[in-house]
Amino acid sequence: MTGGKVKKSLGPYDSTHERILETALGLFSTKGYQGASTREIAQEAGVAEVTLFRHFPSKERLLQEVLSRFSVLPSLKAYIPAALELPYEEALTGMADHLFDTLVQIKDWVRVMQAEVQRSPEKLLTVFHGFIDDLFDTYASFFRELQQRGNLGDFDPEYAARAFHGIVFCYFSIEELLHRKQYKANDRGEAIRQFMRIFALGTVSRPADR
Amino acid sequence: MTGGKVKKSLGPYDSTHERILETALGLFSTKGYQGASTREIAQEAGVAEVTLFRHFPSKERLLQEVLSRFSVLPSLKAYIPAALELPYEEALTGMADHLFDTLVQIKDWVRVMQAEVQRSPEKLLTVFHGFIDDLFDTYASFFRELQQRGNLGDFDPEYAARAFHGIVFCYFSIEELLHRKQYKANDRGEAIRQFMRIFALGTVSRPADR
DNA sequence: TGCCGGTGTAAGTAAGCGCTTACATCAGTT
DNA sequence: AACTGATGTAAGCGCTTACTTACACCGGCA
Repeated sequence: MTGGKVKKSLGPYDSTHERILETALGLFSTKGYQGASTREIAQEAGVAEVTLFRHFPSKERLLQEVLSRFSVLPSLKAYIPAALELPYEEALTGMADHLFDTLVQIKDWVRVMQAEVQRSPEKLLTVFHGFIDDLFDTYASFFRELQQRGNLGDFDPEYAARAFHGIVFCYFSIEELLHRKQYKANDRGEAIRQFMRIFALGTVSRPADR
Repeated sequence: MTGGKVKKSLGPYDSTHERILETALGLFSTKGYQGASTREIAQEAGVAEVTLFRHFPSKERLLQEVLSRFSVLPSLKAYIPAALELPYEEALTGMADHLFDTLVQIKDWVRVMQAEVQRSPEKLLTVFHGFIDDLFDTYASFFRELQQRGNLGDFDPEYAARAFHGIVFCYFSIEELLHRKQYKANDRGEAIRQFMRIFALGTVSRPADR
């Protein structure tokens, strides 16, 4: 009835190690780093607390490993080539939808990462903002390419990328992180369409730009 | 050397009660609710911990009072009439600057409020999102008025208000809450201008709208 | 002077926390 | 059967935390 009872892992996603990481992510997200005790994490992961410390030398190291687990840029970048072949407004809407969906998938991670950047900026500043830079560059490259094709107006692609990201991220943050969708229903598809229509009109090429 | 030593308050902003609140706000913002101990708050406020508990029945009640201390909507609303009399893009830039400056002033409060809405949504959901609704309504009323004057295109003012807010808030969040301005310098005035130029082009009236 | 309101020091309580140690069990492999 | 790796139970340590209690001091006012 004790020890060794857990079946051998069926693969990397079912291992004790992974299970602890997933559980920790959820609890760090819901209760904050300090609000989630190692005791509780272990219990919810279905392991003994001593097992948790066999896998991770400290709670802080557990957090670090939780934070280094996602890599969403490839998926976001991979979407750009397809978007370049769509009508402009449709491309924007598709990119915004894709970004929003991606953010929803890693919602817990976003929450924990933001909390930690604010709690311990010295440790995460470079990593986090390096990631943000890559994200902005990704979207800026999309705008730059369409500008070279003569499809868009005359604006700095980086600012456009930041504005695009800002609209979508803030919408995600309010609806999903700050629980607005529990307060008042909202048509996400319609919202994205409306936002992107305004954004498209603000960035599309018009005669005076040529 | 003990007790009674503190001079009588010079006004509401210098009282022990207020000093504790201000200190708590700063520490809750920097270290989080749980990371800021009542011991530390009392020490930084220059009072004995027992004094803190004489003023506030519990740490939780201290937090609640901290969170109920700001009222920025009047200031934001008061800016709208003046904006209505400016050229459109200039009005947007002014409004964005004003919103950004206001957010910077209450940066600690924003940080603590967001953390708490995520930690205990059931307690703050209605208050917080009621505030967000008012904010969106305020900006939507600006767009609605200009639409009636025939200055703006055909779009739902609420979505425009949300997009406007999203751009500015996300910029503030990344630069100020997530410490990006310590990672990489950024011309705030230029950024706001560029964002608002895109936004203005996306919302201004054009012949096809008439 | 005495009273009152406000505040301080010192000590303490009960609970919680991250982490450790000792001993034990189980499954798989040789 | 023996060994190994992974994990469990139980108990514990030292420290921290929110909060409390007892006693004391001070300034202002009547």
